[in-house]
Amino acid sequence: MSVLPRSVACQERRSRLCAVLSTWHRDGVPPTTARERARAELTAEITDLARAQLATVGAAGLSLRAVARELGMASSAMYRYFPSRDDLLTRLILDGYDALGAAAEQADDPTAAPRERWLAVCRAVRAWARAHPHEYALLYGSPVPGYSAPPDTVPAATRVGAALGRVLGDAARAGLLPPADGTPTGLVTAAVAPVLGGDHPVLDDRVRARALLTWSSLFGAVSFELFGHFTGAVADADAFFDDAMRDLAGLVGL
Amino acid sequence: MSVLPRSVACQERRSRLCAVLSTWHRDGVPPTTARERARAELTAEITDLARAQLATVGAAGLSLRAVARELGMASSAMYRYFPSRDDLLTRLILDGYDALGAAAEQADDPTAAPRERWLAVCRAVRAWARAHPHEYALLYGSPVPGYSAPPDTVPAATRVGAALGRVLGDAARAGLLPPADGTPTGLVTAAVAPVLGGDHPVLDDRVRARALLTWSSLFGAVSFELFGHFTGAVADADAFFDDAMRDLAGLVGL
DNA sequence: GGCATCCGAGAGCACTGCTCTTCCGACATC
DNA sequence: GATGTCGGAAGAGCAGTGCTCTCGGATGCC
Repeated sequence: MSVLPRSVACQERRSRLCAVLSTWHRDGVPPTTARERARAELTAEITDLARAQLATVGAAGLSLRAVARELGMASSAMYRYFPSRDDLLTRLILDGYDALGAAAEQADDPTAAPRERWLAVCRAVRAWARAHPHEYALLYGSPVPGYSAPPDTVPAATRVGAALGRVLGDAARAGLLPPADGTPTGLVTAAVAPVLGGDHPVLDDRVRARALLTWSSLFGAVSFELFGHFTGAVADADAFFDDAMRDLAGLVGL
Repeated sequence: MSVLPRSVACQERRSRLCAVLSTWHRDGVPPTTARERARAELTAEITDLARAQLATVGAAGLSLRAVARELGMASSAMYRYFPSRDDLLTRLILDGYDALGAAAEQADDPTAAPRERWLAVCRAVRAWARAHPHEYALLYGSPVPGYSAPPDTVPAATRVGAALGRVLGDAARAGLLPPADGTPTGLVTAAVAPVLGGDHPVLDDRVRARALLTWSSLFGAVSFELFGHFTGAVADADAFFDDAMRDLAGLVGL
């Protein structure tokens, strides 16, 4: 029952891809080869379908065979595009960080008051998390396989932190932050300075450490809400979150 | 190759259990029947082995068949004790909450100063998490299957929060907390009052909301450290954590 | 001793990730 | 234009999973 439709689907896919290939080839403007573009298209199709499946069954239930089935191709063919299931997940993680980071950045209005900007970014993170709970869990829940935090996710993962840092830095440069003694504490690395508001005498180690704390606290609060640790304790989730984020803003001096 | 040893192991298990049964029966003090106690013993053996496996391969890799194999029994026999793999995990979750809660409670010295008590509890949580990363991930990471937060885990899950709340309540009763206006905000439910320090005029809705925030922030910080979100940003993890927890203590007025 | 009960084994189903071999068809070369 | 190369897909297959069902035997209770 499953052999025939699969072959048919395969044929269709084949001819369609070939058509695409010829078209592109006839156009004569391939910055990359036609084959590569076809490959990229199928890769995108796979990730899109995988993301859809992720949204319904979660990371643990994401099945390479199921995507292949829904795509009308053999499961073995998937391995031409993703060496393993974990690589597919890594791709989804990267996309997730990017989407979340974009949401946070888009919510930031540089002309608004720092405290409002801070709150807006936090709200955007929470909203995105509630809209994509499984993706959020993939990003900030337990590391999935035998876990292997891929190092290339770091830049994408820091976008939210950078958005918060930008608010902090702008506030510092506007003279809206309380004075700091500036003595180095050695708690944070030098690498965080650029993403955490840049250089400014008011942004000393203490402030940066607190910024890191509030950053993790934001996700702590979102995770607790999403994973059900707040159920029965918080009455008005929206108001509680706003209140909490304002408290955190106060912690860094905003 | 696998049939013979399994049968042998089964025989051994059988006779050993029977011996236990007769012994208990001869003692004549079975509050529960002898069979039930044997059953309880095997159940404990299963959970112990499962916990050991969880510690090595993580929740995602925990395999009922592997536990059965290591125990020398057929995988199908496991289902006499746990209806499903998720039930086994639920059991481990419960045990994990209990262990973590016990660690937090044990670290609390009621005679010490509130700020020190607070810090001690937080440190205990972090230490337990670092010592049992996979169990911690099971508790505070992504809800595992299609997720199904079992409601009977709630009392066990609140033990850490209750420990922090006790510190807060004792400080309030000792007059060590700043005054509060006491106007209800409606952010938190009435159910949290008992576990968050009890009743005291100084413990108003605002303080309780902040207590919930710091509670989630504690786990946010621990999760970020454990799941690698702090790598490259925090230089001295121990000192950073202590500093962060003191900041959080300040947030609730300690 | 007989009976009911429980418990474990084994086979089997449907599913998973992943590998290997085979084969087809588009592309580039002669 | 025929030819060979090579990427890509299929299919079979392996080892493993959770879970169900049936069956036989040992056990505890009357």
